[in-house]
Amino acid sequence: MIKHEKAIETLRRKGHRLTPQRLIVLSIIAGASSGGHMGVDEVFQAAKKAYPYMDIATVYRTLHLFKELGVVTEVAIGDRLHFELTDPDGHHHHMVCRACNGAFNLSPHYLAEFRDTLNREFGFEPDLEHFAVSGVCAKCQEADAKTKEIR
Amino acid sequence: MIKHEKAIETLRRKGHRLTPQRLIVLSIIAGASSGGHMGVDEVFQAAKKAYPYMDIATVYRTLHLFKELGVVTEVAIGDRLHFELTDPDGHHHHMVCRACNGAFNLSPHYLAEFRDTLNREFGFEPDLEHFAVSGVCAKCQEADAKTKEIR
DNA sequence: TTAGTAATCGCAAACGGTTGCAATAACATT
DNA sequence: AATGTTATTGCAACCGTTTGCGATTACTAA
Repeated sequence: MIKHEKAIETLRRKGHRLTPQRLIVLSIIAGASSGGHMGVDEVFQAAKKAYPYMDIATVYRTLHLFKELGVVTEVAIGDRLHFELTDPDGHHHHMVCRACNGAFNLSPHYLAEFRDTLNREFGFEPDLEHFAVSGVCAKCQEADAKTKEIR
Repeated sequence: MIKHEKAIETLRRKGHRLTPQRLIVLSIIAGASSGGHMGVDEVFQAAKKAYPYMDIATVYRTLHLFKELGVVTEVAIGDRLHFELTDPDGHHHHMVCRACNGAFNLSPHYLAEFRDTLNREFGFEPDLEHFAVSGVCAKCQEADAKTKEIR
């Protein structure tokens, strides 16, 4: 897959070693389906199939390294960490539903004004690159309303 | 202190028991200095002085109960949990500096528009009641700029 | 191709935080 | 004041995640 190659070159260019563990983790998150993001344990289980000695600590360290290099993006979903390949068409943010744990993409444009205001009013520079807003999505709001009708 | 009494009545009214452990934790966060918020371990250490059998699990359970009752407000500071007495003059949010861990209050007004947009565009209802924005405060941005000059 | 080196690994212990459970104690009733 | 009920506690085990450390291995250069 082409996606890998850029990431692999980034690793090599910054002087990191190309270990089998790293290549396995990379190929797993590159192949993630459904929304693209995976839980750490999901990645770990898949990695163990490819390489039975794989350790959970290695998975964490690898994902953190990838995050530092900008290869993957960390998303907190229901207070567990999830990771996805960084969107090459620019960052997006997430709205995470606390009822169904669904994650929905949010264009940076919706946060730009908020950042500008904090900058202007307080001189505060917010970390909004990998920002996730917790809340309840439209579908779960409906479902919840129905549950209340029944009672 | 007067602050306590309202909280104590809330406890009693909702049918919770007034245990020494709860009263101790309450008095500790009510007496918090410097910004008002305290880390869990800070609370625990102070509580052990007043009552040596105090258990960390009890501190967590007590703080969560207080949070549920609206007596205290939870703030995530540098990915540790902190708590403060709920502001009686209405909620405020926090800007937390990742460099100095300082927390600055932020009026809800700055988030109102953001909430409206998410509602209107996506039907998404964000949890912004106890919202903390991570970032770098004005002072630390200056300090950081100076550090780079020196090198 | 081999040897030297430092990054990376697997393992185990530790972290902050949560949970199950039997023992305790706060409150209501008498 | 004595009793019964049940919320709450302390303890220990557990969760997801991080860290220290000695053993291993990817890379570099000869």
